[in-house]
Amino acid sequence: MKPSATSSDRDATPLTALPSVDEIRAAQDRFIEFWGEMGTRWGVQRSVAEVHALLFITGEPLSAEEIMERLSISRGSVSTTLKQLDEWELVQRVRSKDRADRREYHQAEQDVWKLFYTILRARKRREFDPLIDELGGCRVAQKSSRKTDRQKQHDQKIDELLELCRFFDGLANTISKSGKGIERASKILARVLGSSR
Amino acid sequence: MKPSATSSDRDATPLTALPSVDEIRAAQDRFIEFWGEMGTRWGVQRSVAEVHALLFITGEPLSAEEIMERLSISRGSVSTTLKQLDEWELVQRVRSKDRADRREYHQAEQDVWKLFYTILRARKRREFDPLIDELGGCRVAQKSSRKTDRQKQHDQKIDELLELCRFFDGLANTISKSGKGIERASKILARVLGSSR
DNA sequence: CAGAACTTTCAGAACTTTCTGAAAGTTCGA
DNA sequence: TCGAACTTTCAGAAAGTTCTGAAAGTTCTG
Repeated sequence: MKPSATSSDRDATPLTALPSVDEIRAAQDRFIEFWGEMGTRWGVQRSVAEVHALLFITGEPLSAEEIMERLSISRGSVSTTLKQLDEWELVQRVRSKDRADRREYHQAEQDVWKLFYTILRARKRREFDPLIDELGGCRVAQKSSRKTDRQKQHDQKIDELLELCRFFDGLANTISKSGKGIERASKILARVLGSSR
Repeated sequence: MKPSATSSDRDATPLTALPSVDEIRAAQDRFIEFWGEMGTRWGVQRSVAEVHALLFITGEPLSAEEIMERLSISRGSVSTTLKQLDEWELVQRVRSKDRADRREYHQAEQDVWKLFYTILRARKRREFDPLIDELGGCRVAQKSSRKTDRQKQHDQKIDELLELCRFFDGLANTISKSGKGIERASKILARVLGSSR
């Protein structure tokens, strides 16, 4: 919390110097650190998750400079990171109304459902879809061709795996098409499953 | 394929030297490499995934020595890797019927549903449950206490995130309790979702 | 209880990923 | 078209991860 003279009062909000500002900052820092840690477990780079956490939790559009200073990371990292978040559509670039200000400001998607769906979709593409695309190539031979018992056993295992993947793929598609309807659907599901045992 | 004089004919199966053996080996190798690659995307070490792939696709119990040679990895790696797979309950240690043979043999779970459930459960524990456990600590203050607007906004976002996590957690529990009923469950889900739009 | 037959551990080597910051690139107003 | 104000790139540094293999540990047999 250096008293650095950065341009940090773009908006007209009367920023009353509340004693609570530090409390919020501390809570934000806890969130940023935690989200960064979770990011590493979700296969996202720590710094990417941290930048996202900062933008999400403040809700405000921030410039690269501000992010750099707040998280103490390099200009280069901030740039790369924002590019990724932008591609993932978790962060949007917005321009200041002030035409003289040429910086880009970055604002995080605030709808938590959209956030989760975006993450889930990205993970499915990366971690699941290749199974369906490539597993077939791990068979010994065409379905119809003559095979020894061992070959049959091998191909059968690959096929079981493929079938399972296709099943989950269908399930995932059903869910992702449902949008928010999933909330209602899950209640029905719970009732149906609960009553049948 | 060095002609190393390892004891590799434990069972009484008449191992006829078919020309197809190489084809199977090649298919196994493709599978092992692919599974290893996918492993890295699923947050599993490449070598762990490779050992699992080998044990899964052969279906036979193999000794550490055999795994070492087949995959060209060190004794140490094989040991660590098997320990992990054992903890995950994806591989079991079995002993040869031959009392004189003191090696441990390692055999992979063959039921693909169990395989996926095990992986899913492990990932949920690692990547999801911490959200529910720790997110609360990222709030500014107790629900009831007096707060400024900014504090309220912050806590509200954390709460939204928490609520969403709890929802998915419930859904995951519902599904995992359903066991193989999931297949039926997913059809119900699809019908319910499909009819509502 | 000795020694053979295995398995586990762990320090350091090899490799991979991520980060930094200076330099190059882009965009815009005058 | 110039130069100020930003953003992006990229080579090399730092950090992090995974692997190796020799040595230590364990368990069993005789």
